[in-house]
Amino acid sequence: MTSPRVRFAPSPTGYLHVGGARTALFNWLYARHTGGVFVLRIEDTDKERSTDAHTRVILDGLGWLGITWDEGPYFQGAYAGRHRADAERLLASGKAYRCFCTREELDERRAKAEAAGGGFRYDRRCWRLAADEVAGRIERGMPFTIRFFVPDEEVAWKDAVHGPIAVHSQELDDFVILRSDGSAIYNLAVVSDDIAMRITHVIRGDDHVSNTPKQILLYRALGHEPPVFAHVPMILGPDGKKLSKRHGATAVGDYRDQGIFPAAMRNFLALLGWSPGADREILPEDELIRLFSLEGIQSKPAVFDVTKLEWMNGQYLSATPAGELLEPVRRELGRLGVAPDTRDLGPLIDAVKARSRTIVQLAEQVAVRLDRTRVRLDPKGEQLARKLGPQFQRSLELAQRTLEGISAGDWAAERLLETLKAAAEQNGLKLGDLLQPIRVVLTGSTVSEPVNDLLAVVGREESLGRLADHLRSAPRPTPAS
RNA sequence: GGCGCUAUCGUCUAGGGGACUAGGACGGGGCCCUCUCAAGGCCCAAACACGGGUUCGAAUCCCGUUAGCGCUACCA
Repeated sequence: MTSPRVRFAPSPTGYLHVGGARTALFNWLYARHTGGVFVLRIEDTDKERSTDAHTRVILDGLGWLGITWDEGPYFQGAYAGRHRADAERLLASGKAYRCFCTREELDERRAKAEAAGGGFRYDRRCWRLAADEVAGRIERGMPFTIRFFVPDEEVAWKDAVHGPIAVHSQELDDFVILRSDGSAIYNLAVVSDDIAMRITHVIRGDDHVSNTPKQILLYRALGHEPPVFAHVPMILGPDGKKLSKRHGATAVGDYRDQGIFPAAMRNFLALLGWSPGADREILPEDELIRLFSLEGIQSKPAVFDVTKLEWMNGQYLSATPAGELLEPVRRELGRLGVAPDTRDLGPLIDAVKARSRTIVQLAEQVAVRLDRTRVRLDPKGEQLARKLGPQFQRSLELAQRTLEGISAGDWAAERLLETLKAAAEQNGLKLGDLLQPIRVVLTGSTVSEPVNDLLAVVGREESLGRLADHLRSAPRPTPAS
């Protein structure tokens, strides 16, 4: 048995949608699992809407996700000649015919049919035209499309995800395969290309199941056996409707910008509509490839749950050593306008990693620790200061005195905690009442790593500086008289 | 309207006639840990759309109903 050949065939009329990305991923996983070939084909036959910029974005998105193609990218526009030749071959063998009906006439008849409550079906009037009439019209230069003559039969296939599907060709009308300008319509172009590229498995979105009977008929008319079809379910928004722009971020680029790891995105997308059949969630690339199968694909649509994506990203983040995070964090810091000094970012990243779900969140926390101008007192912080009242300032003064007594050489997490604990005890303070104000002044927030780690990571000079700044600007508590 | 697809916790899913008191994960709630918040550990709430069959036995098979989605272009 020859190895499978699959393809991903996006049209460059928009960004790389998460739905498209998942379709690409399934194709890629199938190719890698079976040792087959993954072909990338850009379907740019809709010249009105296709742009090079979109093609770029799609290629970049796939690259970012680590989806590599073995052949291509092929551009469908380059095969217009073959498409037309196929259409003419069908015409010559009587399996297709010229249609002289204008778009306006068709629109009118369609509108009328719909107004009457029924669906419109082309009535084959041009098929019934006498040969000399056809010749005459061609002679006069009348524009025409080429329509496929749909034979009267049951069209059935065994879908790799849905099982047997059958449709009677009565439901199809004689669809156009070649426009009056000589360019191919989608269904012809796809079949022509998939035949030429020897595609064995067509893995694509569910929205194509109704095209499948037409395409099967075309395969046969062109003298080829249809490939295996696998229609993967749609991706829905939280409201159960097809995922679209109004649901927020739908382009894979959006998630890259939000600091999602490609590995996490890939893992998440793989599990959206596919299951390895076991209770596994975190699956690295090689496991995904090893476990992937068409049978594991779900037949019902799936809702895209951003929260779970973020959780998964957090899992990947936690598992990534700080060393590997250096580059992305530097990049984010640059974007935030924080000069990542020559300091080793490693300990900072480690201190903050568990509280972040994305690189962007992580970098923001690093930035606050690096640059005191980024410290913003949040509402919880204010609340705490109010609640503690004068004690807030007194705690800070105590902290300042205590910390000043620790030399730069002794400034390490363990020593800091011991000293602070002792100071709290001596002054009859709960540890939290001493530590929490420090946290708030250093970060502006009531949330951070343990305060001793925070102090260690921010450094002696900077920590003391922030405390001093605060005490200087804050009204001194009136001494009890 | 017609045709097609689909139907298990709020969400992603396991399940393919008895192993189901329906399992896991996200999210939610609680406890532990703890200077806060996370992370981590433990626990709890939460589903087989409905109605008929078939069968000794149905989440699993069949048929209807309902609902959702898709397609119904000289778009892809």
